[in-house]
Amino acid sequence: MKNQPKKPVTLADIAARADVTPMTVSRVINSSGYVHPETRERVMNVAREMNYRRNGLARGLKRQCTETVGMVIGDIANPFAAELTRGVREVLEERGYNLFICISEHTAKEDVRAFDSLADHRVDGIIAATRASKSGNERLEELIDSGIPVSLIGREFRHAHADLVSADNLKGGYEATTHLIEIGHKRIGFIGISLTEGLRLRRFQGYLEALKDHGLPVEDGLIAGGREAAEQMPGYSTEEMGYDGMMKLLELKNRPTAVFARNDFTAMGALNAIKRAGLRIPEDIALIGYDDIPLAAHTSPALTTVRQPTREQGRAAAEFLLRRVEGDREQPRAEKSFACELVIRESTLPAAKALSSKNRKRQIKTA
Amino acid sequence: MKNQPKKPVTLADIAARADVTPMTVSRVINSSGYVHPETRERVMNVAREMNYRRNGLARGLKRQCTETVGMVIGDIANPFAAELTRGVREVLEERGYNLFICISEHTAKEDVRAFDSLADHRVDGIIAATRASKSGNERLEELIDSGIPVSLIGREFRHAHADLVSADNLKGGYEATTHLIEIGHKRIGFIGISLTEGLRLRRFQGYLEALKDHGLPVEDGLIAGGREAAEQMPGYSTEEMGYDGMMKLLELKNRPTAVFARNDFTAMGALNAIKRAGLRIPEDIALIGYDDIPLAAHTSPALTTVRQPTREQGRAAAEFLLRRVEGDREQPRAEKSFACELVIRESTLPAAKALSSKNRKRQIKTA
DNA sequence: AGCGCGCCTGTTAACGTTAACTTATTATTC
DNA sequence: GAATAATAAGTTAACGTTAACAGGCGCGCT
Repeated sequence: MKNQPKKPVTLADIAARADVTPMTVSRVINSSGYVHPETRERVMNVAREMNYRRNGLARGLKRQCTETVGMVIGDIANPFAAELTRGVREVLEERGYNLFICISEHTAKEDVRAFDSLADHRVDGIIAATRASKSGNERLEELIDSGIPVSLIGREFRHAHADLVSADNLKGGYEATTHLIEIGHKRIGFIGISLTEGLRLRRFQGYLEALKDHGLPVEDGLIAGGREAAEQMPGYSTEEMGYDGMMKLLELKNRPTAVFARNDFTAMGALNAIKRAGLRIPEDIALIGYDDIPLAAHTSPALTTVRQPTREQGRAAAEFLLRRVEGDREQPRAEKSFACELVIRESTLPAAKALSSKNRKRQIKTA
Repeated sequence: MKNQPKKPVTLADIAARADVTPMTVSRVINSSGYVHPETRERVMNVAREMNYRRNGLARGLKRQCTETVGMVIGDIANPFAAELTRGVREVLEERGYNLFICISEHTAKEDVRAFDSLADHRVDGIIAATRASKSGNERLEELIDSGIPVSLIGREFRHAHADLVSADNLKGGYEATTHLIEIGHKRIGFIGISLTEGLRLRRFQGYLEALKDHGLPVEDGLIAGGREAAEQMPGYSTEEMGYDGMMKLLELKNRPTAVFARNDFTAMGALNAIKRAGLRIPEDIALIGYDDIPLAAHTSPALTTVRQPTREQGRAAAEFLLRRVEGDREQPRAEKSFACELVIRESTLPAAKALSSKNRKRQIKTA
């Protein structure tokens, strides 16, 4: 009826109007303890009329838990992060937790800031899916030490009391590269990384190992894209990295016959660079991506890639976290590594057309 | 030195160790009021040693503000939402606010839940960038009435005290369609929408109006994709919608010569369907998308599309919000509509190749 | 009659922080 | 040398909620 523009309605306000104590109102709102049906009805009506919203701050302060989990991701536009988030949300929702997401834009500074703001708000736990950084890791360690449950996804950081979920990207990179080698390629480029940075990227390590194991040399010239700055620069998209990187490789007098792209977006950029140069895929250059984003099955040619069970990783991280939140916070670290799966499509094997429809099937697994 | 596994450190704990009152510690932590440099030093050291983290709940409760803004988006994987978020973050960061993001997965239920959990946590304001829904709008209205500042981005909902930012997608859709008409097309399909749902989508209305204004008939058969369910179904990607929708159009005995896709992802799916059918773009079928995602400049052929100043919309929404947060919460609604820009590339005009590099320039405008 | 127990409600005291106020101790000014 | 101002702390009382405890009432059971 009236509008209450100024101060938010409190339990006490309702209590006064309904002629009970705030405690009784609290019981009604939370459906806890005994309340006479008639009283409940009356209180509920008043609460509705006054447009009551409970104060989560006060509630959290008193109850020492917020039923909220924080998640930090590097890039909001990344389908991989999106899929992780879906997995996380699935689990959290089942168990009645809310999710707050913070974005780091792939910078260490924002990484720390995100951890801080989540910790300040006393979320019940934090899921960190950002790339490791020195300052980020330090802050993470402080938080874990101070008792906040933390679950890590694919982050190169270990702590006795932080659970860890990851995909075996070393193996994924190894298999992708091996696939290219097995179909006859000897000069295989890698796009989307700088050599120095690369040492932290498992899938790139897999690439190096596969080359080594098959007696192929690593040529620095075949590794393109990913100038350091790009990592910090939100404007410089990974597609562009792929496009520019591929262009560089195409200019070589002895260009590669196959290219492994850091991820599907990079591959997408590379794919377009190759086509624009009038070359055929996979006849002139074979191409393989990583992540199996939805678009990968729909490019032309359809993109060979490596699928990691992304949603499952999100689910696992959330489950680890909640186990810790609701159980012993000091329990030893749990670790789970998911196997990757090579998804062969047309960009490496023209004959694979038959397979591509199979690879388009949806994956609705509930672990 | 010691690890404090159980209870978090409080101001009182520090105060005891540093032999001062909690108030003094508070002053040190917040750098407010007078504190003797020596005392400050001592307190700081103790705080550091004890790994103190302030309790944002208690702080927010007392100060009646959290310096945090909540944002609700429908889909985390959407580059459009990502870019909006960047704009929002830019502004918030400058002004010292944190951002918590909630995902609705395009469902009304989660939309409401997100609003609730943000409101419960007493964020200082909410930015809603999700599609309107009945229940969502109702909740939003309650929140606004109860005094929470709200900024809307492209949401079909109006309230006297909620600011509104949008792009003129009606005009964008109109111009895109007009462009196709002007280059000679008469049978123009629209992909990614159902007729019923379409009436809410401004760019689709623009399409209809343009046809009407140029004396062309609207053929239901040329409107494909977007079965109702797809909207609710996170698994069904918009790329697939584009692919499937295009396939349907290609099966027509009298197929369209040009297609307007609901967004660039849908266009991407359509593009691949067309190629797979062995047809040429734009010679056999011209294609136009919407949003100008980074990938659009890198497909082959490069995609003609409509750019909306996305980051600017995010910035504007954040600025409106903070104005309200820090000023008069009851001030009348501010509205800002951004013009869209047709970006002509190869998918509608092969001769446009020369333009495409121009269109690849980055847009770093600071409103 | 008396006991115990389930129901319903109230009281008290935090949770951790800080705004507002008070007290005490030094400079600074005329 | 007294008045004024600046500095450095402490005290009190919330912010809105709820855990824990304490009644009081009525009912069934022995």
